[in-house]
Amino acid sequence: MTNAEIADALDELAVLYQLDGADRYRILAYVNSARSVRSEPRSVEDLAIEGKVTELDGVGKTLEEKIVALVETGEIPAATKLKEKIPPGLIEINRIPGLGPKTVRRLHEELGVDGPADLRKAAEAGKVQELKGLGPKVEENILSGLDRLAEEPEGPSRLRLDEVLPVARELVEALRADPACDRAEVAGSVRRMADTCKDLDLIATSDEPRALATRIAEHPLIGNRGNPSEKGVKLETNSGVGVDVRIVPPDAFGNLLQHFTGSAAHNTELRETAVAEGLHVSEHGITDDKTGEVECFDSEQGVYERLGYEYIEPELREGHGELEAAREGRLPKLVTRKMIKGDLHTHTTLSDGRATLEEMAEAAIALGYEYIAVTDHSASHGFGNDVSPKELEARIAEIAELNAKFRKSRSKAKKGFRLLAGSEVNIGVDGKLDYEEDLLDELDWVIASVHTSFRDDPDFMTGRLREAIENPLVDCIGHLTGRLLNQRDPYPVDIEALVEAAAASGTAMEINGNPRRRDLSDVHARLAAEAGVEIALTTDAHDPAHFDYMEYAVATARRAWLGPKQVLNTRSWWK
DNA sequence: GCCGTTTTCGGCCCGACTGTTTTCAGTCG
Repeated sequence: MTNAEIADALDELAVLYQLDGADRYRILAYVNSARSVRSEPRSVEDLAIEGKVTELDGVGKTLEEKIVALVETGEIPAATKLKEKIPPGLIEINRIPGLGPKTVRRLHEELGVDGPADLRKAAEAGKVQELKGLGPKVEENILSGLDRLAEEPEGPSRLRLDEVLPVARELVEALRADPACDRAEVAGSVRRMADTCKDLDLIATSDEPRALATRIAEHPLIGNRGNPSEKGVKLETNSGVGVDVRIVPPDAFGNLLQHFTGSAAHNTELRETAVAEGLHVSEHGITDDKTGEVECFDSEQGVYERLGYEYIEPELREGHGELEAAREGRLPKLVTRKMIKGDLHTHTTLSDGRATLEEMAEAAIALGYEYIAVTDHSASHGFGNDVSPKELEARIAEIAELNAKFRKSRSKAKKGFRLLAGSEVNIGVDGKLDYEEDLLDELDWVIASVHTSFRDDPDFMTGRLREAIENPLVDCIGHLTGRLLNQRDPYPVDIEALVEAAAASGTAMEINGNPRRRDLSDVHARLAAEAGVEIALTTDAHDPAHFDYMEYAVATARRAWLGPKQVLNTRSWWK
C-alpha cells in the first residue's frame, strides 16, 4: 500500500468523522496525520509493520492502530462502521465549494438529503432556504455547485508549474510597471516551485491599491475579474487560471510575502511555535502578547529573524523540518542554476530530438556550459527512433571529431566545451540493457531508463531497476518512477531498496527537469541524497529550448534540500 | 486525537469572506 493510499484513507476518515459531527480537534489530528504520511519518503506500510509508525509527526497510539489495521486488512474498522451510517452521497456534496460538513450534516438531518439527487430536489423546491441560517444565496450556490459536480466528478485538477509560471511572471512584470506599484512578487506554491499549483497568488504593495487592482484587472491575459478593492482583486486568466492579487501598504511587504508564500503546513508550524513564545504571527505583522505591540517588516528576512530563525528559502517551506533546522542554524546551502556546468541528458535528431548534434552543442555553448552528454535512445526504444549499434559507433566518432574542432577553436567558450558520447539505454523486462557491453564501455555516460513494459507489480519493477542499477556500465538511472504529472502515476517501486542499491553501487540518479516529469520527485531526491546517492540535474532536452528545463530540475533539487556537493553536474567533467 | 524548556491535562494558528444576521457561524486558504 502506498503512502498516498494510506493518506487518502486517513483523509477520508477525517471527512467521515466531520460529517458525523466529531470534535474539530480530533478531525484536525486525522488531517495532520494524513499530511504527515503523504510527505514521508519512507514506506509507511513498512513503518507500520515494524511498529515504528508513531515516529511520524501527529501519529500516536490510536492512529498507529488504525494504520496497522489498514495495511494488514485493507480497511480501517472505524471507517467501515461510519460508512454504514453515513451515505456516500454526503461525501460527494461536501465537495461543493462553500458547503462544509456542518451544513451537509444539517441538510441530511433536517431535509433527509442523502446525496446530490436529493439535494437538487430540495434546493429546486426552495426547501434549503427555509432552514435557519441558510438563505437564497446558499441555495443558488448549491445548485450551481451541483452542476459543476456533474460536469467534473473528479474535481478541478491542479495545474503543472510550467503551465502557470510564465503567466505569473508576466503579471508580476505588469504590476511592477504600474506607476502605483511599489513592489510586487509571486507568492504561493508557484514561488515554492511546487510540481503543481491550484491557482496563482500575487502580492504587491502600493499607496493607491484600488487604482493598481483596477488596472491589473484590465491586463490582456485576464478573462474574468472580480471587484477591485483596497485589498486587491480576484481574477481569472483567459485560460481559466485563478489569480489572487493582494495589496498592502509598503511597510508590511515582508509579512505579507511570508504569509502568502506558505505552505499552510509551514505557516501553521511557524505560528504554533511563536504562540509558545507569546507571539502571534499574521500577514499584518507580529503581535507581542506582553506589550500588545505589532511589528511589521518590509522583508521576509526580518520576519524570520524576529522569530529566531535564519532565512528559509521558499522552496524549503513545506513543513518538512525546515523550521527546526533554521532555528538551529543548520539549513543547507542550496544548489543554484548558476552552479550547473553541463547537462547530462539530451537528445538529437539521431533519435527523437528536433535539433542536430551541432545545434544542440551550439546552444549549450551559448548557455556557458562546459559539457553536455548526448544521450539518444538505444536500439530497442520502440518508437521508431532507435539508434542501432552501428549508428551509435558512428555517433561516437562524430563526437570525437567535433570535440577536436572545439579544442582548436579561437573562442574560449568553444575551446573549453566538450560533448560527451552517451546513450539513454532502455531497461528491458529482465533488467538487461540493449547494447553489447563492449559498445557501452566506449561511452562516456550511460543513462538507463524504463520506457516499456510498465506493470503494476512492485517486485517486477523494482527487480529490473535494481538489475540496471547494479550493472557497472550504468552511470545514472533516468526518470526513476516514470511519472507524468496529472497524466500517469509513478510505477510502483521500492524506492528505499533502489536508493540503497544505488548508494552501494555508486550509480547516480537523475532529477529529470522536464516539467511534465520532475522525476525524481523532491521527496525521493532528498531520500536518495541523504542515503549518499549522487544526483544529476538534467533536462532530457529534445530541442535547444528545452535546456531551460534546468530551472525545474534545480527547483526540485532545492526542494529536496540539495547542496552543490550532492549534485554531479556542479562539477567539471574531469572531476 | 496529539502532545509537552510551563503541562500526562488542557490546550490546539490566523484572518478574510460570505451570507446570514444585527453579532455570528461556517468555510476557506
